Amino acid sequence: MAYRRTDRVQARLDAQRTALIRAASDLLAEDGYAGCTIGAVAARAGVATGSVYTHFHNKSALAAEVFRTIVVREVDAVRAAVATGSAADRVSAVVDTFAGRALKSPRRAYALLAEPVDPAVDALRLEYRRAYRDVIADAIGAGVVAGELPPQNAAVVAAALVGAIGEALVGPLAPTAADRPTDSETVPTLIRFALRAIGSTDRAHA
Amino acid sequence: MAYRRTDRVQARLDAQRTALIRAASDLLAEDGYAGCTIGAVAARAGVATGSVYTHFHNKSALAAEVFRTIVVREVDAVRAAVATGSAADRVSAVVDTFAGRALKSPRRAYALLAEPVDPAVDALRLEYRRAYRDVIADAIGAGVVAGELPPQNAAVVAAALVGAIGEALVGPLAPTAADRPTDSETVPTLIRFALRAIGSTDRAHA
DNA sequence: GTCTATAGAACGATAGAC
DNA sequence: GTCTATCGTTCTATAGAC
Repeated sequence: MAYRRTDRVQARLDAQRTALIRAASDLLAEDGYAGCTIGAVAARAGVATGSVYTHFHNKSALAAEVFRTIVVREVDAVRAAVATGSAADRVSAVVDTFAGRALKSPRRAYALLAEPVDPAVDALRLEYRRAYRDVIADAIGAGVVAGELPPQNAAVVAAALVGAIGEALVGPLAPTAADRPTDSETVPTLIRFALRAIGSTDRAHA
Repeated sequence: MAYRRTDRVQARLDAQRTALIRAASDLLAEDGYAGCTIGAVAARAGVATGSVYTHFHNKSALAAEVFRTIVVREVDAVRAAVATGSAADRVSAVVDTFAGRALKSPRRAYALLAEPVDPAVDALRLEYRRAYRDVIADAIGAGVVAGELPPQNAAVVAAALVGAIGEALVGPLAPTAADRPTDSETVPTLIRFALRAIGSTDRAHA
C-alpha cells in the first residue's frame, strides 16, 4: 500500500474544495462569471492554480458547482418563504424573497440568472427554474383547491411566473449601467403583476 | 492585377453563405443546435466542411448568425401582429403569434429559446428578449394612455411578460418527452395570464 | 501565371461506450 | 479506466477565376 488517503488528508482536501467554491462565489459577487477565471479563484482560495483541477475537471465543472451550491440555497430560501399563508401571501413572498435576495447581490444574481457563460450553466438554469416552478405550482394549486384562486393550470402559470420574475429582474440587475433603469418600483410592480396574473382578489396586497 | 473578385464570384459566395444558414436552420428544426455540427451543415448545404470557415470564423459565429436570421423574422412577425387593436387585442396577439409560431416548429423554437448552446447565443437571447420587451411595452403604454389599462410600469411589465411567455413554452417545447406535458391548454392559459397580469378588464378575451 | 476558393484529409481534443 | 467515435479546426493539394 503505497499511499492511503488518511482522514487528515481528506479533511484538508474537503476544506480546499469548500474554499474554492467560496472564493468563486465571492468573485461572482464582484465581477460575475467574467471574474471567475481559474487563476483568480485559486489565488483567492490560497491554492495553486493547478490544484483547482484536483477538484474540478475543468472551468465548466467549477462554474456549474458554484452555481449549484448557491442556487440550492436560494431555492430553499424561497421554499421557506412560501410555506404558509394565503395563496396571495405565498406568491408575494416568492417574489419578494427572490427579488430581495437578488437585489442584495446584483452582480451575482445577474451572473446566475442571465450572464452568458457556458452550456453546463445553461442546463442548470433550466433545472433550477423547474424547481422554482414546482414550489410556486404548489402554492397556486393549494390556492385553487382552497377556492382563493380561480381554476387554472398551476404548472403552466407557475412556469410563467418564474420566467416573469427572472426576466423582469434582468434589467435592474444588469451590470452595464445603460441597461439598468434604477427602478425602485420593480418589486412592487412585480408583486402586483403576479397577483393579478394568478387571479387573486386578495386586496391585502394591492 | 492577378485576381479580382468579380460580381459573379461574389454572387456565388453569397449564395453559398445563404445556403449554409438555410441548411443550419433546417437542421435546427430537426435536432436543434445538437444537430448543427459543422460537418452536417456543410453536407446539407452541399459544400465542403472546410468551406464553412470561409464564411464564419467558427461554429459559434455560425450558431449566432443562424439565431439572428431566424429571430429577426420572429420579432417582425410579432411586431406585425401587435400593430392594431385594443391593448387586450394586442397583448393576446403577441402571445398567440409567438406561441403559435413556436409550436409549429417545436424543436427549433426550443433551440432558440432554451437549449444550452454557447455564450454567443446566450448574448443574442438577451438582446432579442429586449426587442420583444420593447414591442410589448409599446402596446401596454398605449393601453395605459388610452385608459384601457391601469397605470403601470410598462417596461417592467413587458419584460415580465416576455419571460412568462418564454418560460411557459419551454416545457411544452422540450425535446425530451418526459418534460413535455402535451398541454393543449397552454396558449389559452398564457393569454388569460397575460391579460390578467396587465390588469385588462376586456371581457372579449375571457 | 498568379491568386483564390474548394474539397477532403489530417490533427488534436473530447465525450461516450464498453 | 481504456478505447473508440466524433467533432471543431487547420492544412494541403487541386481546380478554377482572372
